[in-house]
Amino acid sequence: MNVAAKIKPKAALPLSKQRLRLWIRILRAARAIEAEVRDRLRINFDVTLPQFDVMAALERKPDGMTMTELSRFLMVSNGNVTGIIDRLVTDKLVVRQAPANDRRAIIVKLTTRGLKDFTAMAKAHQGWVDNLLSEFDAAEAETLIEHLDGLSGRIRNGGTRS
Amino acid sequence: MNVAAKIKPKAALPLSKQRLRLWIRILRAARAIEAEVRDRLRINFDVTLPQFDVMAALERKPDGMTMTELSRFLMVSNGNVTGIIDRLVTDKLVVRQAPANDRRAIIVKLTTRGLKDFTAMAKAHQGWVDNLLSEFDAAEAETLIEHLDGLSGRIRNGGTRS
DNA sequence: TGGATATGTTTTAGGTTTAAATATTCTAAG
DNA sequence: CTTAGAATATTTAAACCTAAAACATATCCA
Repeated sequence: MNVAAKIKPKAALPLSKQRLRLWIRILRAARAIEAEVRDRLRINFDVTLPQFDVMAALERKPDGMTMTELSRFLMVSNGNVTGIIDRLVTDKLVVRQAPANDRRAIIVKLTTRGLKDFTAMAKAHQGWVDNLLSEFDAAEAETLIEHLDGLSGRIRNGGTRS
Repeated sequence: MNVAAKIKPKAALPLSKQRLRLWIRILRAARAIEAEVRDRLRINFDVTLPQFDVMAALERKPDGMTMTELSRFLMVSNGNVTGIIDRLVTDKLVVRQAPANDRRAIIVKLTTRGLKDFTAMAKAHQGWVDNLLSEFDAAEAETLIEHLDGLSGRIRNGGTRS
């Protein structure tokens, strides 16, 4: 065993502890950014973050999405989506529509007003994130993205189940 | 304008869009891991993630913490901590104690049973995270940690407020 | 002493999951 | 073709988490 390896305390950290540290950092960063974005959405647009997420999903699909599609895309439970949509419908930002072929399903779409409001929100949102992550340049962002890419998909699907 | 610049689509992405992509990846990774950990805590130990977080904070402070200290450390609202502690007290995992000097404050401590249970949870938890992040080796973890380190602190404090 | 500050709880509104209930569609045996 | 059972889509209910604001005490300090 060589001496240099003993000198560096970081190298001495077990890998499992190092991964735990990494997880703590990811979690804290995500929560901090999320809290900041949530505050600004509430103050500037009187919308919650989950409501914004739903509108962002719908904006990409002019033909609308079913409740289950929304639930899967946003990685939240189906029962959860119901309540969020209820409130967005009350605010007239989205509408529920019955599809022609399947009477079990419900199609949710942005209203004209919903699309208009979301466009303004999305523009501001991108500016906020750009500002909050201003310390990352293009290369760093790309590296980080590559590291994180696919991680979420791997975990809840074929991921290594202990 | 040179032709090569037009050919690479990634290089053509505005930095602000790249940062938005990065944020989406961080958020999705955090949510996926968090959901997985939450499931396993519930199934194996019948504890919620916030309850686990509180116990983890208390385990580091044998003399206990006040409600406000807990609230600040965990970055959640003070009114929130009340409910979590209420349920942990019901389960006899923590106790509320009145400090001698300040009659406003309340000291919260792990019970003997709380410490014993948490020790088992923490061991399993570290194994889960180690497994979920198994694709990261020590060097990658260190690089990622350095990138994320301090980010959360900078955001909610002196961070660039738009 | 009296106003400002600090600590904790309660209330209100919304978000979240799981489990169960309801309704519809699909499938395959008869 | 019919129909029973499985699978799918959504909602509802219960329990918990969350932030913000209002509130009640208690402490500090000028």
